[in-house]
Amino acid sequence: MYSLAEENYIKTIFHLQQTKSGAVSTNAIADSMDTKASSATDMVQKLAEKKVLSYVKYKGAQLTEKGKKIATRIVRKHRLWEVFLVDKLGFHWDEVHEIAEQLEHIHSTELIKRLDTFLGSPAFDPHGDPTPDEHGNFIKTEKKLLSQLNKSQSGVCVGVKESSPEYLQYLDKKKISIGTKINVLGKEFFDGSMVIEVGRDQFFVSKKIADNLYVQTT
Amino acid sequence: MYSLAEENYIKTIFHLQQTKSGAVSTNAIADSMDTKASSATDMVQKLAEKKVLSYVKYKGAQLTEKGKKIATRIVRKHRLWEVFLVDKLGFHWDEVHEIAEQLEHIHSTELIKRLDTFLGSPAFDPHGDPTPDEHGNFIKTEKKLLSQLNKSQSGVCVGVKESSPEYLQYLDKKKISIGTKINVLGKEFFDGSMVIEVGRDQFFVSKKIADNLYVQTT
DNA sequence: GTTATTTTTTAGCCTAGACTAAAAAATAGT
DNA sequence: ACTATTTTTTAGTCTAGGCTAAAAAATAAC
Repeated sequence: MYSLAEENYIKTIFHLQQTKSGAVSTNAIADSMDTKASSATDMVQKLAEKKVLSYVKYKGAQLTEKGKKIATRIVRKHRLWEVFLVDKLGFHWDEVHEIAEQLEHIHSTELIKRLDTFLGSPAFDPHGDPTPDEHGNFIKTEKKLLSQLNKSQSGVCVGVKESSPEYLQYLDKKKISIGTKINVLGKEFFDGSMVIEVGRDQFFVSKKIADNLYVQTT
Repeated sequence: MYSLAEENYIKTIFHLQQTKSGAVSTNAIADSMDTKASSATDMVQKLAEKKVLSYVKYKGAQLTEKGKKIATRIVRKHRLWEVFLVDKLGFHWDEVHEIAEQLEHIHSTELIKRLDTFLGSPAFDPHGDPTPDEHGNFIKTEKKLLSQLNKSQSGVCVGVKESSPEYLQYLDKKKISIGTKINVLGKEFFDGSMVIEVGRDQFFVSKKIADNLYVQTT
């Protein structure tokens, strides 16, 4: 069993090595966890002894298979709880992260198995991130920003990048939510603005709006 | 905000002062928490400084109103989560305590408000213990053992005392669960056995069985 | 009412996990 | 290639929350 602190380090390292490939530095870990580099070094050395990650001094850390398994289990729990909070308790997608951050550390495999069934084994969390299955396998998704699509391409909304209340309200008004299909009818290269189709409606979106919406392409 | 350790002490003291009136000794706390008396003394002194309880050296601790409020909030969370685990996830009542022990420490008033609504504001947990409302008020219940009832009295099943799988299976077979009304048709004083009525069925129960079933009388 | 026993507290130590400041390695600038 | 700068680690300190062993108070036994 791993402590709360250990689990949080493992999870953070996992997320960091998703974005940048190669070993992650103790500084990067410390930054993203709001602690000091010296603390990160201590913990990384401890986790290396437990074979959760490999660590080369001054080079950085990399999760082992064992470490990745632990990490994906935590991520799975986090995302399932987020689905629960949104689908069952009616929270808004931008309110659930902090609570899920606590719930992800509840230990019980039986609980998470049943929760998954109860929620209908959701493939995505409310932010459009895929939920790992019980073996830690992710559905590989081609997640892009809406602004990266070109004319006559289409995608399914899977999440937002920056989620200010104003932005989410805008999306609500335009009836865009997780699962909504969006067709790009036109794109203006001068300012990156677009004309898109959502359901039966067609309307204009600025680059700023298109830059903050994630879509999944097929 | 209180730490995990602090919350557990507060909860334990609360439960101890439910059973025995007066101040609870550091030894009693230590016993029921599986720690040493010296640790309990330390924590009790710390909590006294925080005005969560009053403490007189060599006499014991007693929760203040502030402390009781904290305690009932934790108990409320514990019992609501137990209802969730049983009603929504299909756990058996004897499997949920340990998981609820973890879930009770999740911090979010909004979460617990929504969970309560989602569960239909249950008045009792799966063991028949009343759930405090958001102000910490308990429904006062006259909880007795079935064996304490006399002929022609009746009660509603609210929980079990010792919950072995065999016993729970027996209750399942006899269609007795939380909320089931039980009428005592006859009682044999020689061995404490009874004839009871459950729904349309009438049958015999031994004292051993009647000794392990809690009923609420009105 | 003094002594023996039990209960409770104090004093001192330990570990996890954070921190600061200083040292050491790696990288950049010329 | 040799400094200067940045990054990373080490060394030492701190706090929370445990522990053990010894001291002190309360209770029980005569």
